[in-house]
Amino acid sequence: QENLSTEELEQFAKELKHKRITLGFTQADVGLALGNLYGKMFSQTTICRFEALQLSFKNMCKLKPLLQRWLNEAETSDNPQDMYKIERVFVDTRKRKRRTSLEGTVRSALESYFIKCPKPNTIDITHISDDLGLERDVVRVWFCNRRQKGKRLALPLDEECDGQYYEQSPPPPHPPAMGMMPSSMPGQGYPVHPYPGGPPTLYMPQLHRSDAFKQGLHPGLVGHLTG
DNA sequence: GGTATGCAAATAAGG
DNA sequence: CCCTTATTTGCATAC
Repeated sequence: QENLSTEELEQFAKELKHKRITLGFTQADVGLALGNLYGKMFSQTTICRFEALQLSFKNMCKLKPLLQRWLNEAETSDNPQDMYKIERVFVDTRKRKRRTSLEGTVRSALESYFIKCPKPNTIDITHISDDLGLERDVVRVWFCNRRQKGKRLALPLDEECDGQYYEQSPPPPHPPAMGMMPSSMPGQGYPVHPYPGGPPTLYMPQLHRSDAFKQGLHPGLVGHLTG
């Protein structure tokens, strides 16, 4: 549900964490439980971020119903402890593909291929995946993400010189630099809090821009090294 | 041993 | 099916 207020989310996250701990569950337990209960498993990381309100507003709204349901289940169950923990051993419902961890050597190999050809066609990809012993799709996606990263690195040429946070940069060239903290951004980010002097306890950057800054600036340094 | 986090896979949605 | 752009997740590993 999109129509949830930030306050509601804040409160629910807090409630979830409290009850979760009271009931003796870890963040990982909750993630697994969601899996063998509703078919969609989540990692400890995601649960952690949900509790800390570090997901996008939209994402929070999407996940809340699931967690809400889990919470109800857990609260009404007689002895949730054993039940859920046993269940998770047998069932591994995961909707999302397991995240692949590429070895440093494989990464540099891919990097080499990328330099030679940033946009390999189907045939090339098959060859590459075959050569590196990776799934075709893993290679294809790697190139997609690599290209995406390349673009992020190419933009930040101005700004950020004055140290301070980006004020409101009038998108110069082409890139879509959206407003930062301004009023409501019908899309992502939290609908700016109306709180008078409330606790900015929660947050949620979600800005490709700043994200690119933090993540994209370094890769070049390790570029061709073994990684 | 749980819980945060950095970097970046995997996905969603429009072509 | 594949690409792109925007986002959602999660390995790994530092607290």
